[in-house]
Amino acid sequence: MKSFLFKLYLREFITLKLLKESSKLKKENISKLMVSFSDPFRLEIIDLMMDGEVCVCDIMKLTKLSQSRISYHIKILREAGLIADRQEGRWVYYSLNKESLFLIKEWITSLTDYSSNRKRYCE
Amino acid sequence: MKSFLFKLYLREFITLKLLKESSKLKKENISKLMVSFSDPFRLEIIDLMMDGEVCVCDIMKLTKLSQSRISYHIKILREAGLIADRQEGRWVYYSLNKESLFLIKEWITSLTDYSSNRKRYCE
DNA sequence: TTGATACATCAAAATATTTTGATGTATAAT
DNA sequence: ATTATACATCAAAATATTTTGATGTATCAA
Repeated sequence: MKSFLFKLYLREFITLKLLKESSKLKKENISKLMVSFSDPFRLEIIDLMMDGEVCVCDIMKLTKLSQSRISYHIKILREAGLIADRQEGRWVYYSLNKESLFLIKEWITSLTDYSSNRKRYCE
Repeated sequence: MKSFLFKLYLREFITLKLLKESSKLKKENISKLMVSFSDPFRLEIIDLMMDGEVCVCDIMKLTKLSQSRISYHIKILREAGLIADRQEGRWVYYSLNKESLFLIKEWITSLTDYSSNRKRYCE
């Protein structure tokens, strides 16, 4: 039987596929990505990943969060498609998925670029 | 006595001032901005604002959300510094604050631009 | 093959967010 | 003055997220 992490890998693959579908972010995906950014501890974890891959044990040392708490947040990030994982022996290395970062950036850009300043007058 | 909306205006002014402080987003502000993006109904409201200003009554017509529910979400958006308001008679017109959108974009860009691909090897 | 490590997952508890319905305040029209 | 409209705010209820502690699974080393 395959590694229990294989299922995770598969799930992530599917998430990413959906994310890229028609090369546009869907509202549900945007929401998920934004949710993953919305917790201060997840932002800390994301910060750590900016220096490259980290494993849960790295995050434990660097943040003093409990292991299961980290796993929980990692799961949110993973299911949003924001991070990738790579297993090596007993360790799982997590890193930022630049492609989804790029998609978010595109979405925010569309907000800034296309939003109108048109004024509205009721009555 | 000043309009009860004056207090709101003042609060928003202060929020924005903090946001721009040292022209860098602080983690707490990022988190607030991201929280404001993390709800599907707020995304809908943001979507409406892309066409220009809207009042709560516009949002009511266009989304079928209740008035107090909209006010609640507006408050989240306002306190994150994501939207600006302008009162005119009985109406309050809300619009996207492009400056904070720009700051978020910068932050995301820093994530994509500066995150390293360095691999980590435990043991 | 046993024990230790790295991590996921689960269920219950703790906590936070969201919704609802009621009430309050300012503005404007009659 | 009175009434209607636009919106904010509040407290309670509903719902969702997060944390904790325990347990499970895979991998590796002795």
